Amino acid sequence: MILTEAIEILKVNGYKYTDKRGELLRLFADSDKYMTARDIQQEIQMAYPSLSTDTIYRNLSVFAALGILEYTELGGEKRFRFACDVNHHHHHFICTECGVSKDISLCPMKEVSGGLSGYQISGHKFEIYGKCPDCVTGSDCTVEGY
Amino acid sequence: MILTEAIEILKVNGYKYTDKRGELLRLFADSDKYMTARDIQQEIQMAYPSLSTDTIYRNLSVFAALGILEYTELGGEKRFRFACDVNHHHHHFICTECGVSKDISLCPMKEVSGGLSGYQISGHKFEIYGKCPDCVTGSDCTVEGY
DNA sequence: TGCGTAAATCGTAATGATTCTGATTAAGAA
DNA sequence: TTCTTAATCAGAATCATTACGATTTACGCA
Repeated sequence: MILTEAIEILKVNGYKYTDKRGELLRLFADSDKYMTARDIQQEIQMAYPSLSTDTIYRNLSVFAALGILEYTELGGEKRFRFACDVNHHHHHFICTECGVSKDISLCPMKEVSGGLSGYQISGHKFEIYGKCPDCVTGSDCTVEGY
Repeated sequence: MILTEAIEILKVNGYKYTDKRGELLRLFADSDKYMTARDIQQEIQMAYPSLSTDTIYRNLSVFAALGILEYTELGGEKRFRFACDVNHHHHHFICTECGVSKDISLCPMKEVSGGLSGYQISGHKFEIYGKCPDCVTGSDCTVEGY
């Protein structure tokens, strides 16, 4: 997913383009980090110091519904990141210090589903948590730990 | 894990036995469901109609810290279940209707860790969501959906 | 380019889950 | 039985998130 693609998805689905949506999307497009609404609010501080929390939450929700963002629940909060390539199903390592993510191409679902006859599977989650190399060595991460 | 074992863990760690803790543990011991604090409050209604929410949350937290319970975050809430056999690491299918869980013996971690040199792994999560056979056929589940 | 309408944003209030506080009660050791 | 400390209680506080009503803005169309 790239920025222009995300904006196109907004338009196609009848959503208006606003500077604030553009700025929100730019933040995600430039990052491979999972971010909370509060992270976003901090990051967007200089551009829009008084952006309403409602606007952030509402747009994160819209973006996720349109498949522009994906999210996970971690540490009692929702964390969002720019959606990865839809054509290549995969999972993530997530740094619990800075939120940065790394692709894990393995998906364990194919070996499992056989043992669940009678069950109706609607989704799954495979995530690995820990510290990324940067956060292991130094403490130069900018996003609050979780 | 069985009930007497859980109570023993409490004692060994210097926690007192109370009727309410006993009742809480009994609820978990008799069930393979992931339950929220509210689920517990409903279940315990007849035995202790006025059990304080604080007591529930505090004890769930104590039990989890002692390894008596395990928990997951799902649908914006923490959900707890009686801890499984510690000697056999595994994961769970979780019914999003009634919370019932089923063991998934496969763990994908051994195939993955090689690709994460430089990363410090602290944990992982592999869960499959959907409807259990009972919830697929009928709608006779008692616990609120999530 | 200017208008009009529906959507977006704002500030604030409400919600729901969880945690904290200070007072009261009870477990269990002496 | 007494005493000390932990457990419980009711209610207030907190944190993330959502809802509300009023105001502003994007953008299709004349």
